[in-house]
Amino acid sequence: MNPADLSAVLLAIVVDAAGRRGATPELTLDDVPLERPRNREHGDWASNIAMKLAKPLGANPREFAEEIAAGLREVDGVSAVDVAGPGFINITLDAAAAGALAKRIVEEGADYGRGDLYAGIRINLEFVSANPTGPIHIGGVRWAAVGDSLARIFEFEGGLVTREYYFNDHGAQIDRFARSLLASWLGEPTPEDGYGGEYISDIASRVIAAYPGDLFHIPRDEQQEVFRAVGVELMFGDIKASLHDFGVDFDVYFHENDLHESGAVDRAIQRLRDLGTIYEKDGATWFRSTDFGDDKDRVVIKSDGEAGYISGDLAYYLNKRERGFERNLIMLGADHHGYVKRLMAMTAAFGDEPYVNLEILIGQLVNLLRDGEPLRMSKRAGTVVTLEDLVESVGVDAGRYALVRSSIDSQVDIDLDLWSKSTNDNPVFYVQYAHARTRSVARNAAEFGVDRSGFDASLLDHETESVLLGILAEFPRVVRHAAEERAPHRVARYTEELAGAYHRWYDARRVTPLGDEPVSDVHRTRLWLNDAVGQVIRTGLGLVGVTAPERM
RNA sequence: GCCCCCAUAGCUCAGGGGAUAGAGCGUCUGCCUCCGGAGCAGAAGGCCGCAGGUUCAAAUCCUGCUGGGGGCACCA
Repeated sequence: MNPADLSAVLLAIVVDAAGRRGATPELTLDDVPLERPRNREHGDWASNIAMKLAKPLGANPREFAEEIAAGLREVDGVSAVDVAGPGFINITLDAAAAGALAKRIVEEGADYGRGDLYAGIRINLEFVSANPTGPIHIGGVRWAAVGDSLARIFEFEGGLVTREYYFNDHGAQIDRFARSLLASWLGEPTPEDGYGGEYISDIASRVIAAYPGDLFHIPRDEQQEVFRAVGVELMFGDIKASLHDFGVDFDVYFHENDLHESGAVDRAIQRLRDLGTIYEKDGATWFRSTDFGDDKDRVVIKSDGEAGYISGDLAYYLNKRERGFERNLIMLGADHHGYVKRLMAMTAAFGDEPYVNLEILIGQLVNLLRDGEPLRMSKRAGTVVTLEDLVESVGVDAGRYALVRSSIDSQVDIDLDLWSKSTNDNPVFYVQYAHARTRSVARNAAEFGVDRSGFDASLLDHETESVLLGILAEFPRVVRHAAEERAPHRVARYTEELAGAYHRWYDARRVTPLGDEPVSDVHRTRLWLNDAVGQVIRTGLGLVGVTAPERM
């Protein structure tokens, strides 16, 4: 008896009870959610459906609840049903009915919790997409952790996910990067609007080493072109490598330059022109995005003949749609929230559905603190905290977990000193320790001759066991919800809750016999539960990109 | 002026309209002769920013206000 089964039964009983009152409410499973009561005295599962329906049915909520409760009491596996407060229906399951889950989880293994929310749907997740003008800084790192986790969650829900990185290798910023490299090589000061920092001189010397020709005796603009081409390539390599070390690999690295060179940008603008949303003004070409809810119209071709910034986005979106992605998510920092309206206007102009075919996730910025003081970062000054710095000071697991356990809607403060000296502050260790403990218990059980040859769910009758089983039962819903809400932090928080319940169970119940007590089904059954918890922690941590160690 | 996000324990943050609002860290008190004490049990600590509204029921939804962060180019 899992919550889904119970929901289905409840739905039938409610419809039946309403029918006796002459009503035929149109209800689906989503209308009769079961919740796990905070207070254990309120049973394993609770429903508020009687209170919800009381008014439309003109019924007394408590009486209606009693009627539903009477039906539930007849259900196999339900041991008690109470009506409480204004009309809550509190359901308690037989230990056996609840405990069967432990066996099921172990048998399903890594597939337990898998869903079909996005079965067969092609989803493009674009994230990080930092310019190849320097190392990835902390803002991009948040998206590396969250975006990759979201990809894993979508895949777990059946989605056909492509992780995509958009390289802005076109335009003025790249020119600045090239000029900065050249200046560094020539021993000149960092150009106006250029990039500073040690990595510039580092890249510059690597360009020299990599370039086979004679760099000294060519004109300055050709020198700059060499630094541009080779430098960007080196920067790409560094970025990919550090992301890989962080456990994040992209399926597609898309180069903005390709859109311009292939004529895709011109075609996208022509498409808008055909749709009648283009006009000329002040020597420039404009997209009438205000027709689709934008705050102001956008320039697609500047008066100097160059493509406007949005033009690349137009072409890129069409390209993704042509590649068959029904859902396209772009993850941006809060400093880009102003893009949302114009991109949605674009989506609508192309005849697609905004917020469905295209979705923009805005993540609030990460503040770095040192000694409790905000740290100002500047690429120019070279005071950037990079992905490598993060990994070096706290490691991949702690870094990813810290970035993924908070909602993207809240800006997070990360104190570097705190991170580098006392990583125990990171709850990831609490969860990982719980997992290591399940493995340790399993190893120990094997040594004592406890195996999974027997299983009697009714023996899982301790308070901590019913709590643990309730939490395990919720895992599929947690994952689904995390996917729907694009909120990987819910999975992280869930693993913390599960780890806590496991530690408490561990404290109350033993898997291996004490002293010369013989091995019995009690021990074997508990081993199933122990292994089920280990599995779900492993799966959950996997979804947020964190390892589940055998030992710590 | 307009737009987006936030405001919950000392700190960092969870809380899908429900019952006595939670976790980690920090503080205090207990618990290791047997499966890992990176743990467990307990204590202290909250006008859930303020004011209205909707609802049987609001930390949660709506409006206004205050405070904090970030945006509002023919820059990318």
